[in-house]
Amino acid sequence: MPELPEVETVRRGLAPIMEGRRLIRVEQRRPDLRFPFPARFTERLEGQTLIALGRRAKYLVADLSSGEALIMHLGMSGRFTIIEDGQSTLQGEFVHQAGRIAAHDHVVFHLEGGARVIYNDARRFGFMDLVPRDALAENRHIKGLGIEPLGNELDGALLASLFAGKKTPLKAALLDQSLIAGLGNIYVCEALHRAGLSPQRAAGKLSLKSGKPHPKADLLATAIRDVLSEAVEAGGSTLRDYAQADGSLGYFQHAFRAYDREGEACSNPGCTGTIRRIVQSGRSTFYCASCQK
DNA sequence: AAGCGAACCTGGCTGC
DNA sequence: TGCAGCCAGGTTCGCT
Repeated sequence: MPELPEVETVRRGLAPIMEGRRLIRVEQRRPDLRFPFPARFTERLEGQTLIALGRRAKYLVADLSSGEALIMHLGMSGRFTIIEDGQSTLQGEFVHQAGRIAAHDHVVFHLEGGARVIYNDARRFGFMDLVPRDALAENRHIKGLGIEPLGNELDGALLASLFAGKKTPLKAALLDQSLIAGLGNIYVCEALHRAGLSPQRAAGKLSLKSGKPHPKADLLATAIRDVLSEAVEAGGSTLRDYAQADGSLGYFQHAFRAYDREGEACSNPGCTGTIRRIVQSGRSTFYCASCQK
């Protein structure tokens, strides 16, 4: 599920519930997700105030009053559900539902004030870790991450230099979190479609022989920023409506122009092509061979 | 060393 | 209805 826009959507949903609140109790319902939980996980969280909930690439990072940072990654299927204070409603059904533990509910954060935040992850590709806040940058998951695609650095010249000399396809280079951190399978397909670039083109070809960026490099940088920020905006509006942080794709999937649209007409202006599905490094790529070169 | 494929794990959907 | 097979938004490991 979660690429950068979904993680940012989750962050925005959880922040008003969690920031400034104390963690009264934390339930850890199994010893591991993708990796083992850190030693004394619940003890190190309980009693701490969650000062701020931030994001780095696809990672949520919560600053705690203890000086530690809680790192959370949602893997493929991780999602958070917010259960508001049961006393805020008189409906018995709600109260009953609020007390239920569902399959794959792995962590429950009980917050000061009565709200609960539940982490559910069927496939358990997600994980959580605790590190001293001032050592966050050296954490093994955070250390190797590349630039934030919505930061100020990303432009055509930077893309060209990041990809210089690479024979790997653009698709794989854009998925490489050590270069640009936050893109996943969906938004890579979307950005390449918007930029009119083939996912199979060698990444190094974003530079001309002169060493200058290919004219389409700026198009690609713009497409990346646009598709991510549009998805973040769409997620934000859904959150306001539902007060949920489940990061579901319902809000943006109708705006996909290539992803999961095999056999449909290409939507790029003037193009009469059809979206195809191919497999690159074991993952589906959706693109239009007629306008993506 | 870059660049692949496999592995991790569960659930949902398709087709026989 | 049952069941096998394929697919899924991510990351890491191990082998060329």
